[in-house]
Formats: sequence, structure tokens, C-alpha cells
Amino acid sequence: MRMTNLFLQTLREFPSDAEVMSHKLLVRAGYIRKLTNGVYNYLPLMWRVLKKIENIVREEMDNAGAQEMLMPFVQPAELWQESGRWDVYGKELMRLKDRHNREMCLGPTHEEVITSVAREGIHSYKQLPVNLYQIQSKFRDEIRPRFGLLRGREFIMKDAYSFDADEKGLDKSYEIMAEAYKRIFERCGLETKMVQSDSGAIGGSVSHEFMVLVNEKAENNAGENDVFYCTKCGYSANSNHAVSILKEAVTDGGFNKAEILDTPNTHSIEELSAFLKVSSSVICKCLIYVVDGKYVGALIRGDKTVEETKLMNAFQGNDVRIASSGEIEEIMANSGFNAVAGFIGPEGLKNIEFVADETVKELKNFVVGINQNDKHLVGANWGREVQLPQKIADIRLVEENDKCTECGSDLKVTKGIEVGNIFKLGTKYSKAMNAVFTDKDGQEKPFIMGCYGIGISRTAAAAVERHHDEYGIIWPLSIAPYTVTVVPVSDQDETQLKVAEEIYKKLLDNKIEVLIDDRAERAGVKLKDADLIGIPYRITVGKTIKDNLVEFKNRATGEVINVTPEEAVNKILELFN
RNA sequence: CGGGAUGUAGCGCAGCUUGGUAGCGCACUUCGCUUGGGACGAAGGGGUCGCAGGUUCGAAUCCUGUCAUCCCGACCA
Repeated sequence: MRMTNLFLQTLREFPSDAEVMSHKLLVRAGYIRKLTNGVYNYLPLMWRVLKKIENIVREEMDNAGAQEMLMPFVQPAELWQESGRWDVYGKELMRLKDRHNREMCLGPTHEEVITSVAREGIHSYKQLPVNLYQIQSKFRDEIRPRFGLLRGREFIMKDAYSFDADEKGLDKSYEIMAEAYKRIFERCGLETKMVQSDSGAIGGSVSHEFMVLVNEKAENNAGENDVFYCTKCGYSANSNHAVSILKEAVTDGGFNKAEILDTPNTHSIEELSAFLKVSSSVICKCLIYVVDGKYVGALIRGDKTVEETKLMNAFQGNDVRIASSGEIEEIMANSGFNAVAGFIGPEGLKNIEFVADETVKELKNFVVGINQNDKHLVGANWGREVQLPQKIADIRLVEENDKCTECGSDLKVTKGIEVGNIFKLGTKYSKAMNAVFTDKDGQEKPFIMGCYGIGISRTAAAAVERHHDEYGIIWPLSIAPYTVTVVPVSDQDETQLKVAEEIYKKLLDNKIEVLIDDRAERAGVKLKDADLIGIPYRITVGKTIKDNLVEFKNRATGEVINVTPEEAVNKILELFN
């Protein structure tokens, strides 16, 4: 491709509305342009990158025995009502009505549609297993789109769905996908970690996420997930799912009798522990959350943090958030109290179900709120002053240096970008939607399903996040929009132009994806642009051409060597041998 | 939805406090000059200052409302 023909506008400066490096660079280097909030145009260079990733995904999915198809982007409400998700998916589901006032939605995912496809098409165990996938734009009306392609509202996703006759089959399908995913990301030049994860609103039991780990000291927080991993045994999990062995801590408050003390202005655990001169680990923290619109209480040791997804799961909810101060006021009023956050306790709150984290079970002679401002109960014990809730669950956020439950070594934490995930769905959708087949024994059974997603556009952004320097993007060869760019330094020098053209044609003849910067620009502009857009190799034809030498530069390593034009061409051809 | 900020040319910004009818850099057009790391000179084109009201002789500037965008929390590929 000639740069004079390429639809490309690079910017001199970073866009002001971008925060993370992949967003800044993709806009500045002319790959994407925002159309509206969370929705981007993929310009020609970007589209080439996306197609490269798609093709790697296709090859590996096909090799894994999956079959590509394409489902509609617009879906009827009826299917979502069948699965029950029409009412629980929330506002991320973009709902609309057609001219007959029939309710529809833009596909955020395709479990419902694929399940309807399977129930129409698969009737016998002899047709199983099946794995169907598609690569398509998805739309989720995200609460807060951000970070460019890392969290758009419209994004490109590969989604696959497996159907098996039994759990064993699902295990196998799942394993095959896990292996395929490892190869896919590896081929995209991305190191990923497969981590255990919560299975969230999509439902099901087991799930793993593929995380691109981003450097903690990176100047941004492009990695939206915290990943905990064991330094020894390889255990790793998203923070929403990670578990650990609790570190030793003081659990006896040492108060020899139960009494109510004045604790003025102790709104936080820190203030309270300083005031009472006790460890925060002998305080029972009480928090009010809203799960699926219902108020619930959570008890956890004062030195620990509630993991909201775990809390939500403890109540089998779909949605969780902490209660606002106004809501707490309402709850207090309903039970005849008027305490504010910081003085809340589990005793006497009407119509609120509590869950206790495992950490509070051990507490003795501890400190707890009693729903009176500026007062706390000290020396409390379970079954005496305070009742331990029936519901006990792990709702604790793991902390760095907690011990691994598998091997006892230290857990570390790092930021990750989730580029893929795999779920064992089980029969959640097949049962709800009555998608059944006849098994060997003549019985009708629901399909055992799995689903497997890869964010194509996010993967591209993650690659930029992981591979760039102060001059621009450094694409991994496998997903670069072009392999090499040929740059004649001076557009006045006939020899340079002629040699550059010859190299360009030779590479084209060999089916190499090559750019030639034939623009009437000064050298600086062309070289800066070449670095910015991140083409892996650059052949620069300059003054040394009088000695029959050109410059061959590796964008990633910065290595530059002088070679003859023929050698330069050969070095590129060798990449593909 | 809560908290914070910002809307002025394609991009990056100034002007607003103290109202007088819009400017700078880059990009774009033409000419000259220049050609190994985002040159220089000259001459141009492009904006009803997010939108709607209001105050005023007069509003980018003051007031009210509204919309949009960005950042921090809940969503997730």
C-alpha cells in the first residue's frame, strides 16, 4: 500500500479525552476515531489488525473442532423472557421496539439465540458434541464506557457455545477451549494467565478468565482486574473469586465484660480502633448493601474488606451495591434507630438478612456497633450479646501476602486485562428454554452447555497496552497491519525513490504486506510516523544507497543494520519461511 | 445513578475574573525554499464559542436550564 493512498491521519498530539496508553496511541496513530460515547470507527489500519486477530481465532477455533456461523445482532425479547434474563440483565441490555411495538434488544451475548438454534437443530445424543461460534459486534450499554477499545459499548467479540450430552463431555469441551485460547493469545504475541473467576450474571459454575497482565508501575490503570496468584503452585484467581488462608491475627478483644462505651466521632474502623486502643481485627464491621434491590447486612472483621461479588453470590443475587447514606437513614428509621454508617450493628435491624464472613466467627470479647451514634458495644460474644447470623460465607477480599489455600505460599497481586473467558454453563439455559435431546437411554435431557468469549477489539488494545514505547505502538508481527514499511528518505533523490520502489515491488510480488512512504514529506515526519504506527520492520533508503546499502530496522528491539536492498528483502522473506 | 471537571476550527489550547462581536500552535490550500528524526518564509480557507432561554444598547464572557464528554465507584469481552 502506498502511503499517499492510505486513509490515515496521524496526530501531532495525544487526544485530550484519552486516559490509557492504548486509547491515546490508537487515536493518535490514526487507527480509531470515536463516533460517540463508547463507539468507535475502526479505520483501515485498525481493521487490518482486527482481521489478523480474527483469523488467528478462526484458525484455532476451527482446529479445535468448532464451527463458525453468524447470529443476528438484533434479538427478540421473547427469547430473553424464556431464559429469565429479560428482567435481570439490567440496563446494559440495549432494548428497543420495532414499528409494531414489539420488544427487541441488541445482542450483548448470544446464549439465548444459540440455545434456540440448538433446540431446533439437535435432537439426538448422536449429534453431540457440537461447538458453534461467531465473530461479531456486540452492544452493551455500559454504565461507564472508558479506556477506548478496552471498554467500549460496541465491541467485537468471538463467542462460542458448546453442547454436550453429559458433564464429562462438557469437561472435555472446556479443556479443548482452554487449550485453544492459550494458543490464540500466544499467537497474538500476548502472554496471558488463565485465572479462576466468578461466573457472574451469565450463570453456571466453573469459569476462568484469560488475563493479560499489565505492569503495576504502568502509568495507568488499564488493567481493570486484580489478579491474585501464588508464587509457588500456580494458583491464580480474579479478586472476585480468590480465596486465601487467613493470616494470624488478634481475635480476642480482651475486654473482661460486655459494656456500652462512648466512642465519639469514630466513623471508621481506623478511628474506632485508635480510640479504643484495640486492633482493628477485634472489631466486627457491619455494612449495609443492596442486593437485587433488597437491603442486606454484611459482617466482617474490621481489618478485612468485603468482596462485593462474593457477597452478591452469598445471596444468589445479580446486582450489588453499597447502601447510600439516605438508604441507611431509612433502614434505621424502620427499626427505630437513627445511627449513621460507622455505628451500625446487626442486632435489632428489622427485615434485613445478614451474612457473616468466616472471619467474624472466631471473634471473642469483640467490638460491634449497636445502631446508636457515638457508641459501641465492647466485650461482645456470639450467642450472648450478639447473635451470629445463620448465613456464613466467604465474602472477604483476599490481600497480597495472604497464604495460598493450595500450598501455603504467598499470594501476590497484579493488574490484568481480561481478554477472554470460558464458562461451564451447565443446564442453566437449556433447562430454562427447554432445549433437550434424546439420550442413549431414550430419555429427554437438557444440553450441557459451555460458553467461551474472546474480546477481539479488546485484545488489540491489550496488545498496544503491552507493546509500546515513547515513540508509539510496537505491534507483534502476527497482528501488525503491515509487516514492513519502506521509507525513501528524500523524495527528491531519484536513486532513493527508484530503489525504494524496487524493494516495494519485490516484497509485493512475494505477497508481503508492505507499505511505502511515498509522501512528499520530510524525513523526520516519515520516520516519526513509522514509529508511531508501529510497523514491525522498516527499510530506510537514504544516502548510503550510493554504497548500495539500506537500513533495516527492527521496531521492537531498535536494532539497525545496514544491508544491501536484496538482503533487506530477503530478511523479510525469511520471517515467513 | 452518586462525587469531581470540561465544552471555543479536524487536533491541542488561550480569551471568560473586569461584557464591546474571536485568537494561537498543529493540520489543510497555493507559492518559494528545504530534505536522515514532526523545517522555514509569504499568502489563504475554515468556528452562529455544545444547545435553549434570560439580563443588557451589546454576551464566548454574567444568570438559569439542558445536553454532551472526561475522570473516580458499581458492569464485563
